[in-house]
Amino acid sequence: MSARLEADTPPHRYTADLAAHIESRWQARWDADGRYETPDPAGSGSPEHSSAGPKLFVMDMFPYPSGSGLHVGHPLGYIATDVYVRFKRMCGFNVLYTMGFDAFGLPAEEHARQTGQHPRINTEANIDNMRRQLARLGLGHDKRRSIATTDVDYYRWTQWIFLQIFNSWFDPDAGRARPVSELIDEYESGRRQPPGGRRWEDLGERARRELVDSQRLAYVADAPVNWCPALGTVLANEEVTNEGRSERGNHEVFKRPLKQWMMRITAYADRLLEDLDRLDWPDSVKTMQRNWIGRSEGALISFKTATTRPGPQHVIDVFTTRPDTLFGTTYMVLAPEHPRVDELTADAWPAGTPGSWTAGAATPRDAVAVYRARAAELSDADRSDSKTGVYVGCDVRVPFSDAPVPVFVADYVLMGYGTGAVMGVPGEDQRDREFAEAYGLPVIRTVQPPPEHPDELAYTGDGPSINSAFLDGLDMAASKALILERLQEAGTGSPKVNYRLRDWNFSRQRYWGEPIPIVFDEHGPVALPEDMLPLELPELTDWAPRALARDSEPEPPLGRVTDWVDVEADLSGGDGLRRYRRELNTMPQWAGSCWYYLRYLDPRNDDSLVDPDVERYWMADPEPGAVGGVDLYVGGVEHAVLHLLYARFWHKVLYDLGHVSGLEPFKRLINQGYIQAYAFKDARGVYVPADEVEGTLQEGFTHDGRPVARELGKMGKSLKNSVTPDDMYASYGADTLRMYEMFMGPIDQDRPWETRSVVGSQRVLQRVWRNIVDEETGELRVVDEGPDDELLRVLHRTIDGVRSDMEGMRFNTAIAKLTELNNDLTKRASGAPREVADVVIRMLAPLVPHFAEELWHRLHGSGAGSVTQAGFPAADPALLVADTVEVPVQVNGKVRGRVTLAADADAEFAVAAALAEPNVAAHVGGRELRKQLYVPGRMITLVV
RNA sequence: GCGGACGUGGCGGAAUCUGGCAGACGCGCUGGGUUUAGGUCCCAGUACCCACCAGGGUGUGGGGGUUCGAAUCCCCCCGUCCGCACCA
Repeated sequence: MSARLEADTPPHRYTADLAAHIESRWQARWDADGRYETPDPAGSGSPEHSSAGPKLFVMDMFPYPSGSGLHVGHPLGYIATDVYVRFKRMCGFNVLYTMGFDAFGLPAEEHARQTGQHPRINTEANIDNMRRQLARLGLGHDKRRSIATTDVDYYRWTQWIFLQIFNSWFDPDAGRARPVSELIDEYESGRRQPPGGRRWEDLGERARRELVDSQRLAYVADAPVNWCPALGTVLANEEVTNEGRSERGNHEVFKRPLKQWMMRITAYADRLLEDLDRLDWPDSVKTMQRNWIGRSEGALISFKTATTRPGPQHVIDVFTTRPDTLFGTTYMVLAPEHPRVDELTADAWPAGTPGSWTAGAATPRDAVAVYRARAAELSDADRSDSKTGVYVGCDVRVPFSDAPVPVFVADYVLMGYGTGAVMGVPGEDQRDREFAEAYGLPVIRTVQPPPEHPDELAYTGDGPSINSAFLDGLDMAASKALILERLQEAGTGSPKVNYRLRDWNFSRQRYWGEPIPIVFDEHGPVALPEDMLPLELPELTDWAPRALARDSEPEPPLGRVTDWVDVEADLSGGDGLRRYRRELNTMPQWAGSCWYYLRYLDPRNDDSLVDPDVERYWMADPEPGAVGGVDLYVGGVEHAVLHLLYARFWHKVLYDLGHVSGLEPFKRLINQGYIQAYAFKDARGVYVPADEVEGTLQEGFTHDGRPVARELGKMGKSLKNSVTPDDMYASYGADTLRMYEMFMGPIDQDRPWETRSVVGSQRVLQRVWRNIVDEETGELRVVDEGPDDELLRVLHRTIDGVRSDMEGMRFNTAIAKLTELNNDLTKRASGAPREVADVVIRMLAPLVPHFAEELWHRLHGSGAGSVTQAGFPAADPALLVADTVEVPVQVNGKVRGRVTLAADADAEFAVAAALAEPNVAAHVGGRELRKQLYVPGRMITLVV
């Protein structure tokens, strides 16, 4: 392509070759000048670029440095933030804008396992490649501030934050995290008593440690992992097939409990929920977070067993959001994993047990054992839609009514939600209704349904309570209030807020992650002191998978580094050297991405994760009620819940402990859309390379002469439809690519990639170029006389529109307005007036920075400063008001003509002018006007 | 099932927030110019239907409503996409 400089292409046309030349020249110059380095009020900023303007912190979600490189879909959000940042800089803002890499993760470890090469080598090569690809786009990042989560200097502070969390507990009275040292002080001074009537002084070392450890924000608990002995590793849920085997190698996988680090995010559930209201985020993301937290108000109700057997009476708690339906309870269900199932299960079927309740087993123990074994094999998704269960041979009594009801084990009740036990109310809950039908259980309605409500369905709406003793006649809200009061009086129940959110499992049985800075002594976990950070990953020389016996214990890769596992250290300063065993799990990939925005602020600080003055400058928001945080955060919706929730959680902990100044990490969030691409399948259903397909939608598409079917999907290797930025640079240049991606549609919308359309953006730039530079001689074409009045007004209307579009990140319409203005210039035979060219170049600068910088220097001479520092044009308000306006005239709702009026014409004059217009007069036809309206400057409406 | 977003020419989209000329801008397509030709580039046209024109009719997923006036606001339905999914 580049070699095809045909004889008839003018030598100074804006072609891909010229663009490449311009782009590399200005990129080198900008780098040499430190053009995009942002000064700080303190710390390492360079004073010569200091700016008095207001601060703005703009950030993209940083990428994982994948080995396969970029396609044109990846940088969409980066281009958008870059355009916005350049615009705000030209408006006088001091903008912080950089890019880092989320570089721990599975693919690098997988690559290491296959090649034997250390993941750091591969990771750093990928980062270098990605930096190169992004730099080629001309993104105005402060490169000095870039970090990778795998940098030892970075993960040192990730570990430091872990220790802060470990050394904190959540004080429910204060509603915030406090240092564990304060908790211990309170125990020691007697201001706080251990639970269960024990005394701190009487507790041994182990009991004290357990008491404190159980309240930490980071704590150890047993949680099930997917242990694959054949691979000698633990697998993520995504790596396990539906059949419960390993994706790689199809080996057996076992669920095994393993000691895991948990983060007590549930303590923050209410704050995470409430503060959502204060964020400028898409409603969809807020809704997803609300649903994920899943707060529901209800009651905890205790049911006592009705057994006549000797021995202790058992009590089972259920959670319900409908305590008002208590009197409709006709059975109880426990999840198969419920820990009390064994003690409740009877030895023999009570007399008269229906056959359908026994699953054909000889005893309840047999039936329950078979049922539980089957449930354990099934993944949650496979638990069938039809309701099944078995009777455990034991009954419980419904509070107040004292009616005995049977207890079942059924897999439609989940151990992970509420108490893992529910009261079955088939009258008011459709799931319970289906179970009751299957097992012939009675149905008692406790809310009077409306007459049209079908008999066979549960009724979940509001209405007067019935069959409910003292609740009868009350509506749902009143019934709930009264039953809660009575339950509390009777000591058999209490109000309860339940959450779907669960504590965050923070352990990964992986090598390529941050080591957790914890060691264990005989009593439990001990934090490494801060001065022992960073705790560096040890070398792992043996990458080969090792097959282990079926009954082996799960073991993280770090367990293989035998000289690292056991450590002798003096941790308490004074006790002398003691032996400890290291934590072998590493942190999840989320850890590094939970706080990287803070490190951008002060990336080389060795004394703290961020200097407090610097943090306040960039993160504090002086507005009353403001939450602080990054001013604009742009990234994909796939992080709507986990990343954004975990980061908010960490930020709130850091806030509680006084390390950051605001409540929230990200004040404003925008989800950029995805670039989709057409993919083509042949008759066998196999994808063929999209760039080899010929034909059109009308004629049909073919590959190698055979017909193929088109579909729209994610751009990527699997659909063979990737288009790389490098292809676009070669054919059009980076500026054209930037402009096309911004022109395709609104930033938050998905859109299909169409390579053939890219030329449109190049043509626009070529026309702009041609209006300023002579394609034959390379000389400037601009004329010195100023624009005429009409052009001047068009120019200022354009400035006004482009400015507000840029502010609102509506780059597609900003480009349309600039194109329109340029088309207007093109129609005038002479070159652009110098004054107009100057303004157009400045307006284009955020979108196509190299192109604008080049024209700026051609226009103003080599001594001119950078266009990136020129002011963004501002419209003259006097030129925005036209003295005459053309106004459409509607007769009975149809536009029948237009009249030109003075801008300040009154209604009477406007209507008179409208009636004078022949076509309007013809449609009025001399009839009487029933109504006449003039919306100044917009519309004249006549009704006859 | 629950929740959210969205539905406009052959295509991407504009106008939706704040009701007031539907289709800006670009792709594609049609015709013309430049060129030996193709490509590039330039000019004109391009929602659909009727009409030589002037002009007229229809039209923003479907139906209803509010209004002088609805793509825009309200209600119902249909469809597409996304999230959650036996959450008690």
